[in-house]
Amino acid sequence: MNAVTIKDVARIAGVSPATASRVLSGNPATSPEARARVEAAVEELGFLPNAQARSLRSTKTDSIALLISDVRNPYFSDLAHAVEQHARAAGLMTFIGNANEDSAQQDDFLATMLSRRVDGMIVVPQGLGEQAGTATSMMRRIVDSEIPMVFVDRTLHDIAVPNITAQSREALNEAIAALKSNGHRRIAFIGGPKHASTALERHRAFDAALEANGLPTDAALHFAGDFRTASGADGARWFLAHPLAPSAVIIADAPMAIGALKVWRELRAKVGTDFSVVAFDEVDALLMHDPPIATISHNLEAMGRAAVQALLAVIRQEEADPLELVSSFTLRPSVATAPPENAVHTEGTRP
Amino acid sequence: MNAVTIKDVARIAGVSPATASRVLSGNPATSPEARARVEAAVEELGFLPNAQARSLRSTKTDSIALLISDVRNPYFSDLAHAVEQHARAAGLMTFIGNANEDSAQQDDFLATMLSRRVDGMIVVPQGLGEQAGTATSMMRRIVDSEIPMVFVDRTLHDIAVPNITAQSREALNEAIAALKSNGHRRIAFIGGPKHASTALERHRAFDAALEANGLPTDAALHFAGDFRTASGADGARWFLAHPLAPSAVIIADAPMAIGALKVWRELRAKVGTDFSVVAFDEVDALLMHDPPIATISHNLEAMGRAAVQALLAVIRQEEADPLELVSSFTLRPSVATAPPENAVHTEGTRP
DNA sequence: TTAATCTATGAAATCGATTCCATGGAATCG
DNA sequence: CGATTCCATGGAATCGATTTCATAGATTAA
Repeated sequence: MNAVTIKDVARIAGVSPATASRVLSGNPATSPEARARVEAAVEELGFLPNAQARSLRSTKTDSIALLISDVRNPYFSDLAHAVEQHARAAGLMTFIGNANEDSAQQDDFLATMLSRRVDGMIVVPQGLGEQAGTATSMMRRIVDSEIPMVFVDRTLHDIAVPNITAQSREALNEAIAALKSNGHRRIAFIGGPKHASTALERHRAFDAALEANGLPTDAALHFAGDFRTASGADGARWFLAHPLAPSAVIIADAPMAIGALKVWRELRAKVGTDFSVVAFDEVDALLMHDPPIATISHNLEAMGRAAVQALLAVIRQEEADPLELVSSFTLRPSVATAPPENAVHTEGTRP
Repeated sequence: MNAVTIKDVARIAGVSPATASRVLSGNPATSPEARARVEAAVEELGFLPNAQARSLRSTKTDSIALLISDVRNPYFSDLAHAVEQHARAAGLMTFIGNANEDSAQQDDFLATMLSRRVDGMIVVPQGLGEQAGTATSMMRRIVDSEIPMVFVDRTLHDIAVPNITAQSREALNEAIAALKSNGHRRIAFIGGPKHASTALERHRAFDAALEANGLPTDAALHFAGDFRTASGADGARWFLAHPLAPSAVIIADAPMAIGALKVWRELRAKVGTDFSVVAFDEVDALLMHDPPIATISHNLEAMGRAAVQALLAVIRQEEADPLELVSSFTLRPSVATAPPENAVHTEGTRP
């Protein structure tokens, strides 16, 4: 192993470990000679401080934890990338953890990070399955432990933690307006799981946007997915078989959209022709699709940056104001004129 | 903070810290009563051991580092996911780091992990920019420090470390055979950067497959990309403008393929009609494309599993045999009959 | 010139666990 | 029954850094 310790450095440099430590941490109470000799010794021995020992004493680890819901979802990997870059710029190492949309795995990761005494946590919280967005006991413990923490993307309503979220009101308004002007009246919504606050927000904003556009809301046009591919596929079949024959659908995240599009392709249902589609999250797969899918997208770079800034503020014991970013709508050919009433994709349900 | 220490637990339980520690680590030399009382105390106080202190003394961290080239590349996020799941099953926490295809960021991450004394490292090595696949000095240090390490996906030729890679010979043979049987003779190759061993392997296998199929190799049909989207776009333009008018192209990874497909779409060059395309890595964006892209894919789940197993073997001081996984070719409609000679995508170069 | 303040330094305490070593009592052996 | 082994346990050392505290010497103030 790397058996070189600060004592070795001190010995070679002819100073005490205390002085060596001061030089290494940039403490001004060091003479130029001492500095030079310690630096030479470090170089000579290839000394690399033991982070464990260092942070055991100093209670600082220069690292933060980032918990996301799913590494393989480009939405979150973009977020992770942004957080990592900004944390890096602030001299912090980021540990990325994966909850797999599962509150048990989340708690596991949080516990390890807590025991490793990270300087702070940025969390996309998984609520408990049943009660919408309710904190787990481990989450409570983190809060009690007073480790700086901020939520990003999602929140839990029963825990007061600074949070950075995105709202989709305006973007959904635009999307619905675009659909309406293309003659769509009955618009379905494939939403996310109850435990995610984003699912609720998107669903509410959807209903609000319908009303704002003078269209009726209808609970029967709402499908409860879980933000994962398979449930998108289910939603796609539900949509095709729907008795009300909606002519358009909005899908609340990219994995579900991809699942849905795959099903529709298999069943030879024609997106853009038979019905129109708008999906959340601007990912390659949706842009490569033919026709390209109109999307409601978030600025994940901004979200990551804001999350890091908020966390740094909490660490510095300052107030971190909650921030709500706006989303933007991009019209693409998956939105087209609604087919004449009562002639909607009837032959498309089975190939 | 979590000010509860093992001494508090010991005091409440009425035992010494030594005994408390034994109970916590499952040491058999403990009486049932002691065990019960310590466990009760732990429960009561909500004690969570300080990982720093623990591993400072025990020189074990129950964690490994995984360094990948690019979090946002689905190829690597799939690999990361697989590694994480298998490490988790073995009781190891995984720290995921992102090199951004950059050896400086790689070294940074490796240094932090070294100073944190992880139990092992799984690395997709970035070589030095110029000299093909040469180790950096930090990489050398890791090797010298004798921290268990394995390479995955890529290797460095001047460092002897167990490695798990994938070879693409058979899959490329099949791909070329499929192209040939569709009448393609001049097949271009958009490859990766010199510093990645996978780039070299794929390029060589490509040439070998041409020969095996009785087709001539030609350096002029090779474009040197860098595995990133932008260079794929460049490659796409290079392909369209190529004086030899190749009728098919194989692209060495998904980000480059996506970059290329976007360009072709913009320029209204018709994939599958004007020319045929095969790409490495089976990612959603390539499957959603119209027409779906034929791919050469690796089993990343198997690769991740093998990497974890190899690392565990090294940690146990056993021999870890290098493993080469095979790739598989999936024919899709992006491969079609070659257009008649000399009529190739001439109007496609500019819209 | 003496007192007061600074500066750079080292010895030793400390962070919170694990582990080595010694020990007293119970169990086993001859 | 005395000697030996085994068990559970506690005291103290330890891991490798940082930080407190005391101090010798230099500098400034009065």
